[in-house]
Amino acid sequence: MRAERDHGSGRADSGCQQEPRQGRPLTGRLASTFPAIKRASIVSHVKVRFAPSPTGYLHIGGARTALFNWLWARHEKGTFILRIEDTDQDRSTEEAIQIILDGMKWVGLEWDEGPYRQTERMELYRERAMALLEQGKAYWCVCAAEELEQRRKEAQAKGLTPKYDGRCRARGITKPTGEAALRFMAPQEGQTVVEDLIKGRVVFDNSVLDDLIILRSNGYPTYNFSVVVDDALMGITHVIRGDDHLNNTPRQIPIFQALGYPIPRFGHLSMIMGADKAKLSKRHGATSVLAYKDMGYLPEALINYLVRLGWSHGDQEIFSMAEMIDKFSFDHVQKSAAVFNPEKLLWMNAQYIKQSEPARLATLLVPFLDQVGVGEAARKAPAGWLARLVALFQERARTLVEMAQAATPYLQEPVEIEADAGAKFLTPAIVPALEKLTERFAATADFSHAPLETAFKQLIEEEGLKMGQLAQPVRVAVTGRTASPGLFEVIELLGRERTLARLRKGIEQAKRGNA
RNA sequence: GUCCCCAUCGUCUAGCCUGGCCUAGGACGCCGGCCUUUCAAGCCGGCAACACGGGUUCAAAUCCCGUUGGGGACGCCA
Repeated sequence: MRAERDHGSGRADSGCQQEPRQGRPLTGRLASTFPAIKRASIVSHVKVRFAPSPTGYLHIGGARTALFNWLWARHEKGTFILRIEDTDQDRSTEEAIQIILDGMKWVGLEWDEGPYRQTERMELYRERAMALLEQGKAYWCVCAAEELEQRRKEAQAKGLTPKYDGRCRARGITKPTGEAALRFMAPQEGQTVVEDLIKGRVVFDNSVLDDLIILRSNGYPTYNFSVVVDDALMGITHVIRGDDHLNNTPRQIPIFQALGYPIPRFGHLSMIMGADKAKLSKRHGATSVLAYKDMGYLPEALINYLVRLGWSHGDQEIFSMAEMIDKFSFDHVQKSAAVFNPEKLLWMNAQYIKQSEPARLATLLVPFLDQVGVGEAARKAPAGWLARLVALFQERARTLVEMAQAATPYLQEPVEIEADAGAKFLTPAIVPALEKLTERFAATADFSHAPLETAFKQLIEEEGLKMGQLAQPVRVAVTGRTASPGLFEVIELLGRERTLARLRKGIEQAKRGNA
């Protein structure tokens, strides 16, 4: 059974990081210009990349890979490159590219170079592939795709490792007549060692390596070849990517060597999993970065959540972007896979909503208010009013969606009184008290929090009522609901006219109500 | 099946490299309390973990080996 491939762009091969001293030493002129500096302590300019394939939206896993690359680049004052790996003609789409770029921008991961597209670099791959052919490091393979598939199945059935048997290796085909793919002649003896920045030393026997196809019969390069060429040509110093690529690393290293390119450092991030511990996918819920935008999450909250998924700095949970950049390093990156926990993300978002500037939230909130039908009213509100409204809900809403829902009654005219709430609190018995309160409020010169509260308290004392006995009916009349921010804050925000109108309407309903 | 990776509370993690300060700390969630005009927020408290088995050592969550469990990869996908 084939594993689900929907990590989407999360499968993108990208990133890298490491201790400065692990950087490749300078060579040649530069090095001899600074003979006093120990080679081992010289850091080459860090260059990393995020390399999604445009076959779907920007996945949560992909975003985290991009984030770690970005953090490393910023931490090292290096360069972060965005490269679109679109060599799969059948699955790559323009829309997906745009959606990925939008996702990257929303989340604030600005790239310094690119986006490069592999399909615009075809000549580069073909040239290198042909060079390998000429040097006898690659060979034409005329085995039909279906035939290979067939052999693979047979091997699987017999419990053998499916591997190309190398039958075209010795054929020495120089000018294939029909369809032919170019294969890389992989080393079969010895070992390939990866000194991974996250996993540590990983050793592979070269006997497990396949002669992989580097150029398809349609002329397009395959992933394992184009990454190597691009990483080398773009001067990538650290390849930071998902650990689903760890097995690809020993296949790519010999290609770097055959091409005569320096080998970058590698760092393999563990995967993000769903609650059932399987690779995070659609069935676990939303996995698209932009879906979180639509659900009312703040980008910095998502980023903060993601960075803590696999990275830590002591007990700290909340990090500003600047702090993350400052503290980030690979030696606190977890080796094991992490389960994505929507609950904690929600908490994180709540933290950021609480900390944010009301004015900014107000702007972000408008589209969500549109969705609940009060966007127009919000746009018509006096300048600054919406921000005041937002301020009342900052510690009550965990997402902008929740905030929009909670804020609805304050923008609605007339207010919709929830049936249960009205039936329970707007009863004939409370009418006299409500009427008196309305009169007093009408007579209050300064319609603001403190005087209103004073008037209110005076009244309940005179009437021998408890706070809640009158507060709840008032709350329902004014907000239509039994839960709201502080009553007097809400009333002050609504203002004299609207409050009194709502109170009067509430009284009407209370008179009709049967208790 | 083969190869590779991983293994501390339900979840994210600190501690592990440089054994003793760990009767294992923090966070989310959950439970209880305080505050309180409702709802939140906040504060206080509680429940809850070193996968198992050997070994090394005066001493192991920390080092070694094995077992088990989980994950990933085995494409003319990336």
